[in-house]
Amino acid sequence: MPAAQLGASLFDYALTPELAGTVQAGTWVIVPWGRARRVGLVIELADRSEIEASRVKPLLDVLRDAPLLPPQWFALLRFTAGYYHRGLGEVALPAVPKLLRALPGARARGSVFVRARERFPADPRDAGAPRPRSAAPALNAAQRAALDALLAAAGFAVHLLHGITGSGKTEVYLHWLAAVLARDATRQVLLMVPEIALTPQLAAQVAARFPAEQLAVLHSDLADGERAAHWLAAVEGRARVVIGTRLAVLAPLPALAAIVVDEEHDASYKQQEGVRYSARDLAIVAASQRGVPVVLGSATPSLESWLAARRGRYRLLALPDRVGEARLPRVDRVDLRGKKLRCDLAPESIEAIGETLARGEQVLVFINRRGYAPVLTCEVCGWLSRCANCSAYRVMHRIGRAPRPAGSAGGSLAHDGAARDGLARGGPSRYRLVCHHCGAEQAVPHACPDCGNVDLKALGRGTQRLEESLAELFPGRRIARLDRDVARTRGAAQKVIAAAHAGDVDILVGTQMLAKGHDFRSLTLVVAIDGDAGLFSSDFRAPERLFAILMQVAGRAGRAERGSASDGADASRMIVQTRFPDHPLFEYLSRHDYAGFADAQLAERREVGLPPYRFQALLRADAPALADALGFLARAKEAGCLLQASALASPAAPPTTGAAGAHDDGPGTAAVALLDPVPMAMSRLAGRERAQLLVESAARRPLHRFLEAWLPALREIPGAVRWQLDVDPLEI
DNA sequence: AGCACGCCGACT
DNA sequence: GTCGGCGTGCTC
Repeated sequence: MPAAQLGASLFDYALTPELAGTVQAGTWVIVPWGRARRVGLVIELADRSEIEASRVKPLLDVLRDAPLLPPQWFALLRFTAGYYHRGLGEVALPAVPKLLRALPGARARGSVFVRARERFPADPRDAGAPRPRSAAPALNAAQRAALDALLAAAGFAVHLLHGITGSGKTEVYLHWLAAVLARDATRQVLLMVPEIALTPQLAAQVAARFPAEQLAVLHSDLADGERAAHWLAAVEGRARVVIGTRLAVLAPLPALAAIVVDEEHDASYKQQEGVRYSARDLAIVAASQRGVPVVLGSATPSLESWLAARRGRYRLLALPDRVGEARLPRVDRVDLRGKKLRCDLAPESIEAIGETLARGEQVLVFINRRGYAPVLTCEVCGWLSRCANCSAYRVMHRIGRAPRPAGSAGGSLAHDGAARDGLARGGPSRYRLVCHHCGAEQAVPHACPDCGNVDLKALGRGTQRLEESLAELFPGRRIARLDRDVARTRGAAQKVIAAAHAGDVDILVGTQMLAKGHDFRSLTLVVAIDGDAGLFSSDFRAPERLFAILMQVAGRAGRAERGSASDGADASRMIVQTRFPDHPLFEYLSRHDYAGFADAQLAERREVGLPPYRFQALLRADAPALADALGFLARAKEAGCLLQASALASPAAPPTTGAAGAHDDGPGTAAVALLDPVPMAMSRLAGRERAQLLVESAARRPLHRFLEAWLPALREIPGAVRWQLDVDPLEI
């Protein structure tokens, strides 16, 4: 009697004599589902079922041309379901491409598996003939040492490759993976990146370096057919190199021998809906289960990984220098206090940009705000463009291309208050108000909805407006913008990047999309418009994120070997505009001292009892009314406290001294603390009110034992409240 | 996918 | 009071 998985949980089906012998764990089957039929995966064969025999329906058929899913995959799914406290099906289902879950004959004739196999490789010439190989660059001493350490590793080990920007981490990965692939012709490697945008260039590099290997790419933006083809090639071992974003960690790779998690600190590795898994953490679990090594690479490791390395659980490999002659940029803080700014730029910044351009070098202006202006306001009555659904402002966005700079003619769109001019000239349809949280859009109102004043003003500056301002300040210069709005058009981001590489761009304006992985050779100046963003946020991880993003964006400058001046002058420079130039974060930044910053942050975290010294889970609830969400959480807390009390009282579970030492606790709930329910920082989202309850513990095991006991109680709480549990939440 | 159930607003 | 729309949960 096999248990086949379909939805969130598991369902039992009867194995008929005709199908006996063709079914085992990992087999794909067709099962009855209500009145319909669906594709299921067999999790295990069992002798008996908990389900009343009359309700158990028979398996209908076996998908004979589907690949048998490897047992190691189920092991990872089981861990994931257990750790994040979700159903096995809920974890497994999204890991299988939709196309391959379609009933045979439902959409098209023929087998989806056969067609997927025919589609990979896309170019059949790739199948046999080796492509031209690009030579592997020689490694420097630090790279060599890191590689040697990796090559010496046998079995499971976690390596933290801490390499500053431009230190050649990718080369270390590629050399290592080449050795792993050469060692055993049947094995596979997995190379993970945080963003879809980073896959094409990495895939191109890998294809050039491993011309004989088939390469599968897995991310959520692939077309259905392509995704199925690449996934199947990976699952059947035809692709020995798999490159992908977080979802790739859940691909069933039968012969996995090594894993690389590049930019391991990146928050994108954490899934933010459904099963909220951390792909970085699961990569480590997968490596551990299979007894293979994993490399976490970053210039700014997460504090979780850094602490593990400090404690010796991870092996720290350092690349302290840039490759070749290139050096890190000098970091200058520009104090914004008391300065007269033009278009959010300090005089020093404008001067530096001008000088850099005059030398024929490129400038990157970094601002982590999309759109034209963060908010529209009425100066007469104080109206603000609030979102009707969320506790946030709707951001003014320009639709279409930037208007041509008006030059010296005046009345340019780029000056403060020019939004009004833009509205008058282009009509309201040229701008829209967009909520960045729920996606709601509206036309810019002709007049203030509250008082009728027609003179509405755009406050502040996003990437679009900054682009216009720079065009105004530096007439004749070629300016390109890169943010999510640009990247929405397929291929547009690559075009901007390519233009910058080709030297067809003088000033690049953009968000953090520009901060990762790109290597602009004649870029020698980076200006961070708002260095203080998140400096005093309520989120305890905000400084860590700010430091990482500034470090990364600084790393875009001065990568060219020829850019390094031999006379001792700094060849490249970063300007951070700030109102708190003496803040320690900027001290560490200016010294490029990640370790100093990380150790200081860790000391603070330890002092106040925050991750990575404590472990957290967050219960989030949302309902149309805040009181209902908070009410649910209050009952959840009661239920939790009750559990803890009964665990303490239970004679079967005598109190023991917890490892944390602070309290005597029952073994089921040792040292688990439930905080009070509170509305979330952005309490209203898409028309629902949200609140959260934080659960924390000094150790993982008691936390998870508590959650396991708590969840059934939560399911009993009545009311129309949606809720979800987030284990190891990143944003609280 | 298709159906039952329950909650809320509109109406005889 | 009842009817019915619709959002939500369930399918071994």
